[in-house]
Amino acid sequence: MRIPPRTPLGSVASVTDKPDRPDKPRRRLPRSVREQEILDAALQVFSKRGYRAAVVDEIAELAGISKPMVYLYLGSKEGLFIACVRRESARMVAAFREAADAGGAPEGRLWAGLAAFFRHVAEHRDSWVVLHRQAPEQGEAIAHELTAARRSVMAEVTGLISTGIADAGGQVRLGADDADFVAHALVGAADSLTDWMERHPEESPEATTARLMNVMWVGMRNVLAGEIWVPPAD
Amino acid sequence: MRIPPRTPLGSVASVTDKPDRPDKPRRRLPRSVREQEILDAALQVFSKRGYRAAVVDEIAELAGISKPMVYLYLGSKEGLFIACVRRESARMVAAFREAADAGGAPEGRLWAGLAAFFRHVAEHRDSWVVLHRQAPEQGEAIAHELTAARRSVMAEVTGLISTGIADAGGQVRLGADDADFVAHALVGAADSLTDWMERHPEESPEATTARLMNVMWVGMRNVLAGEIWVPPAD
Amino acid sequence: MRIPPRTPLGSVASVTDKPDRPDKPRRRLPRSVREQEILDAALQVFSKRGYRAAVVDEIAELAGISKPMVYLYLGSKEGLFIACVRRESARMVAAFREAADAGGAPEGRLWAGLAAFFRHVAEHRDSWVVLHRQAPEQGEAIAHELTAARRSVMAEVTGLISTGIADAGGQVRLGADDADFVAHALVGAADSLTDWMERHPEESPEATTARLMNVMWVGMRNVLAGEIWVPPAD
Amino acid sequence: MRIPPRTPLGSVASVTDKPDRPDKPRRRLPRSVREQEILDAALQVFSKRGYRAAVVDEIAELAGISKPMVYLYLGSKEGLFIACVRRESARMVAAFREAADAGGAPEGRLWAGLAAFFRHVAEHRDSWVVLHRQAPEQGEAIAHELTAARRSVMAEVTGLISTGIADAGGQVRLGADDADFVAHALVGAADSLTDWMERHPEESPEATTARLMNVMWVGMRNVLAGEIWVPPAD
DNA sequence: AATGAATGAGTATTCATTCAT
DNA sequence: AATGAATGAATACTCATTCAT
Repeated sequence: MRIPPRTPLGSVASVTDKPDRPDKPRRRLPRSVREQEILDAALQVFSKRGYRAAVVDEIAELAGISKPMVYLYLGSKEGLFIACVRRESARMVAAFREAADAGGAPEGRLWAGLAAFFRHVAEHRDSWVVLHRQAPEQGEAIAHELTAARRSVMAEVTGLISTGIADAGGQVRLGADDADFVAHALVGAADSLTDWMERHPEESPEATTARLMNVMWVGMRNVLAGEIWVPPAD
Repeated sequence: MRIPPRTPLGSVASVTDKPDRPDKPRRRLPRSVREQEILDAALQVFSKRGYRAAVVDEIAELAGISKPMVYLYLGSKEGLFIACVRRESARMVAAFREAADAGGAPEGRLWAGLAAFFRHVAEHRDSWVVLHRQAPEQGEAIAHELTAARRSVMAEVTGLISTGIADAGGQVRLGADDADFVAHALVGAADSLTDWMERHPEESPEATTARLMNVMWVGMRNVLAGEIWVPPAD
Repeated sequence: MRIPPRTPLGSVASVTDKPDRPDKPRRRLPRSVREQEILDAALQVFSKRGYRAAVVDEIAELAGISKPMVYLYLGSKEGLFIACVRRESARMVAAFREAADAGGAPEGRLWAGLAAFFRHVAEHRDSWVVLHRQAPEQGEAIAHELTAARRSVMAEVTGLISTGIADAGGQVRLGADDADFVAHALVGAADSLTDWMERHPEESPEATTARLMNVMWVGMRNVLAGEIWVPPAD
Repeated sequence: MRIPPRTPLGSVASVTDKPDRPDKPRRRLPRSVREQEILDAALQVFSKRGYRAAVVDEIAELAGISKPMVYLYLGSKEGLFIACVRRESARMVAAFREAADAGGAPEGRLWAGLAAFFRHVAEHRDSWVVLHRQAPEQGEAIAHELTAARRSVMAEVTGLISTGIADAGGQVRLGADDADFVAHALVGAADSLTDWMERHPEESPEATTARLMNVMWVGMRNVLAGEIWVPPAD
């Protein structure tokens, strides 16, 4: 009579005490809405863990539904990821292009596009992480999709650079290849600077853009103007 | 253009060192050698698949040993990855610093360092991929190690930028914060350009470096000289 | 004389409940039921092999399900073992206490409790073996759980001994410490006698209890009455 | 130059830093001595972890030798365990018998034997744990060996009880079966009391023995004298 | 007599995916 | 439309045991 029984006398209750059937009634939502909710959840999880480490259970739970629903709607983990990538890629390009199109002159377009990029990433970090921070080779289809997504961002930038270069004129002739090079440099710099921004929340996306323009665009302009840097004679 | 695994001495394996030894009698190596071979194999696999998707069996097989040896020597998959990261990080920093130290004037140091970087990445793509293309949050220890490795590369670059800026003088004063910003931009650009280089094998690391210097360093120099870019009035 | 697994209701499975259902279509049971079946299987395997040597596959197979179900419901081998220990401990204490409470006078309570113990062990040998025949130090959590389980049995016995002693009165005063000592002796004796019983199936649990009472309780009574044994002068 | 290099410039040392060959020179010992040292180590480890959870590496390390030596001398983990059991069993029986033989009259022999038992267990807890606290069924040979060891202890006790009973005479006739029963009770009680002793270090082995004699032997004596306890009429 | 190097055969645990309702 | 129940197929990690020196 010293130690109280762990379970009522004589009964032997389930040790884990999970009910057979939880009483939380599920919402009925139209397919299109559900699908977006699932993608929202997936985005978070894929962004946090990466494709491989992401677990479908977690996505389903975060979306507030059961796992079979995820499979019913998106087919497979891979399908889920690809859908995610497509949506986020489209969003990103849309944001970029929209801003650029409102930017006026070529230089203004580049500025507006980059600013939009930094704004978008600041607001949708997950999006950027899912698109650009995945480990390589997670399967044919995924690699293909990621390549496409990244290429589409790169294409936007390359386009702006090209027109910017053409507009700036200058003595030096730069070709498509150079634009591609600069676009790579610019996108890479921007990618890396998203990390910098995280540690400098006081810096607005516009301020960051201005800094970057000063470093890279001023260089471009002067190179076009003939100020070519050559390595020191060894 | 796969790079053969490096020997423990850090040099690229000589061409005479063909892996055509008969299948089994390669056993019985001293610990220090085996260990490096395992790290060589791990580097390849982690680089190809990413941490999560990498399978220890594959690493063991590639190293030509059985799985238990991997665990005996490196403790765990995580330990293996961390050891990999440490070794590659040290190699990368060493290559970078060694080159910079031989570079003479500040501007020359920056040039030499960057050139060394591109050379190193061209020769050791796996190394760079393992250090900079992992999905986020694969566990506390790994995240910590990767952060440290990346920081150490960034620190090298920041150092060169700082002295470069100080040396260039000019009307505009730039602080430590600016050097950090530029370092981020530079490292990001360089990262992205490793992809560009893969598609432009005709371009030597030095040529790539020159291009990058023209885009970014010329910009820096002119900004220091007072040519500040400001966003167009909205 | 293997005992068939018990149903979740705690009673011994009725004889009509033959396991001759066809092999596979037994699936789709509610969680609470499956859980108990898993514990039934685990009890058998842990009892037969001990914690370490028990293999989860075997438990799953015996329970007629796949391994992931075991992990889904009980979390881990350790969790499985602990759940087992808790259930069996509760059952054992319940059996003991129920019987004692029906035993009338203190001496009768002790008798009834011990008889219930031997009855319970005879019917549920696995239960006793899992609780009392595990190798030491199989991990913090397990050691803790086993200690708790064993303590709870010991506490029951100590309680009965104490009231029995108090009731018997006598010239010699015995304290709580003495009750504890006797309880240890009694439980140990009973434990050991479960082996004896296995080799003497003709002896009913009640007969065994009577024998034990004669050896131990008669001694107690006479000690209380002043018949103290002292070691021979050396 | 901000972050000190993790390894000397340019070198890429082993990450685990375990030397290929430790410089601790091993002692040369004659086989018989080595064997005992190994058994000492094995005893500790088996006692601490149980047969299954014990790891041969740990035993070898504790014995200060390499694993192959263990196998060279004892053949296998099972052989090691069995050798352990045999040695400890023999020691225990020897201690018991020696003491009993010096005990004089039958009652004195029982007393002396039990006292020796408690003394032995107090001093050699590992021994007792290895012999009596192993999980069941760790393989045919082991089960057989443990049974033999336990039987040999039991036999000693049964012998003393028998002569004690015969000596005490009395009205009631007790047979070999009764002695066996009492021996089981006594050994079980003693086993359990080894735990009690651990928590009562102030109690000497002799004092513990006296307590036990009072509980059990006084009972025996009175039963022999005709004071038979019968269960209360239900 | 003694050991560092090496492995075959497990074993716990996880996870994407499907089924029955 | 939605879910609880269920699993095949990995995958990290361990350990008793042996080989070559």
